[in-house]
Amino acid sequence: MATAADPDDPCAEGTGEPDPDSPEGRGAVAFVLPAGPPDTGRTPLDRRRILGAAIQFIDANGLSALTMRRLGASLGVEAMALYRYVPGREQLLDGVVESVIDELYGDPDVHLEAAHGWQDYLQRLAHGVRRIALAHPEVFPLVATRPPAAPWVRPPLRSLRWVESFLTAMTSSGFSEDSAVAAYRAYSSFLLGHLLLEVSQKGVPINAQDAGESTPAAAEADLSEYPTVVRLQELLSMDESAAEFEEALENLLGRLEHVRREGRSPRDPESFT
Amino acid sequence: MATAADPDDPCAEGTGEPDPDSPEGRGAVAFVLPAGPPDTGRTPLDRRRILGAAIQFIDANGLSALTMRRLGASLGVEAMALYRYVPGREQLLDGVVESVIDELYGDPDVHLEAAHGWQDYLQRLAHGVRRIALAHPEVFPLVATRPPAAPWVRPPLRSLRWVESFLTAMTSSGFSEDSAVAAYRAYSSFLLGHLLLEVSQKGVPINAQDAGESTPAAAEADLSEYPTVVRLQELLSMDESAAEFEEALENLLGRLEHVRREGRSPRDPESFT
DNA sequence: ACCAGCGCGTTTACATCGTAAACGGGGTGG
DNA sequence: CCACCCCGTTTACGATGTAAACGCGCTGGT
Repeated sequence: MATAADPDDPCAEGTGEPDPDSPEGRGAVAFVLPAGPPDTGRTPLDRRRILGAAIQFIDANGLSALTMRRLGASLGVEAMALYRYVPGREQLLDGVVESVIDELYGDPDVHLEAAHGWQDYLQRLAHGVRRIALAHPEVFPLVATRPPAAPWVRPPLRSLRWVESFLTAMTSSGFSEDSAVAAYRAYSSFLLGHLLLEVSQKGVPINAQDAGESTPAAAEADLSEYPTVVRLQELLSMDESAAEFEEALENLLGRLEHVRREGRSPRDPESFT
Repeated sequence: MATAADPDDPCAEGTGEPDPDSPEGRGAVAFVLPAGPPDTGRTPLDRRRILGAAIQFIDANGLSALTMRRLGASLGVEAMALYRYVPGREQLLDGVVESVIDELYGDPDVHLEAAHGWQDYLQRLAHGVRRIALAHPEVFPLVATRPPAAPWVRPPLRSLRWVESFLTAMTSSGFSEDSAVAAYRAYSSFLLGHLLLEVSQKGVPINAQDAGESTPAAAEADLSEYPTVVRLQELLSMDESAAEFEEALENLLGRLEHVRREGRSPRDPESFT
């Protein structure tokens, strides 16, 4: 299964299996109405509509293009109208993050309870989050950037409801409270970390095509300093993220099973205090 | 004030050992001259000085406070003067990221070659990067956010020199080319991911002190929906990031050793005792 | 000694941004 | 019928990124 060397097509999109979490891979969930410019325009504007429009807008035009005026325009309204429902731009972005995370609730493949065991629960949750990250690559970095709702939760996943769900799922599946918290940390660290990285490399021009012919040879010359990078260029430029995600996730689950049985960290001679 | 349930100090800073990578933990490396407001002012302004000032400024005032005018002022110069050395704000931030990553070269504890084995190499590199991340928590998120210099490297660590160093270190330590690339992915994914998360929870008000007394009881009421979170509040609010980092790093190294021996993906139900 | 040129920082100017404040208008309850 | 108020608009202001023109002081050729 692990692709050996793929002589032609250095920019192949993986091993051949379509990514099950990619937006094209599913019918629903990532509904993209193409952001009708002036909107039908009679629905009377409320907070959810604004947040939804903001997400659409960011997905379509990038985070940096989102301004209050433009967002207003995309809703057929002046910028200042938004301020009746949102205190300001910063809080609007907070709301966007919250909304995106809350999309999970609508995902039928993700459960709030560990009905089929905690491994199934974590697996579904991970893929659900990954699906959302891939559907909103420009929004997702905000999740890590923005300060959390409950500051004292470390690390701060923004939705307390999910934290609660996670912790009850784990403690009711044989994890001690210590272990559940440790698992929460390891899991969310892995998940957000991996996805942040995966998402940050989307939207990058895969092939050097079209990127602009400024410094066409300069880049080559610069690369001559790094022979190994050049030699492994083909391997390095493959996108194996789906397989890597799966692999790392399964490894993590194995680690957590160990934590569950031992009660605490799988390495240390002494734990703490 | 807000946290009524406060038995002692639930926001304690860990187990007692000082974090070896924290800025206070070392003498050098994170030299912080306190940003003398108008600067001594005779050095004639060049790109490196601008980038350095930008990093200082962000560390001191936060990323969002960095404007061209203010950065100019911190160098005793008008904003437009900067444009002679930097094409614009965006590229200035790119330069900041590059500079921060390049700080690694000045760290005596981090080596470019795996003279004492690849595990030592990776360990030193990881802690070096962590030190930098903790020294510049406001800068570090930019590393993940900004598009990379060599787009086709996945995931894109910004410095090709470090990618080169990594790959040669690994291939010369018994990793096949495939394995080295896989290791590069797993390692950088873990490292950037973990540090991004760790850094994002710094700068968050640890204790609800001073955060503003809006919604003092509202937060409590909201929390009542999440009994498990409340019950585990103490555990959740501990900062174990140093220990967790160490643990996760060691686990990764173990995984990589497995990769090295097997040649490729570490399929492990229960690998080690 | 001159002066042309140019490297480098300043000044001026403008479009755009977030947002405070006042405004208006249409629906609703007395 | 009128007073109110919900909700979107208008106007206005200071700050931002940056283009363009300006000017000062040093330098090298004659």
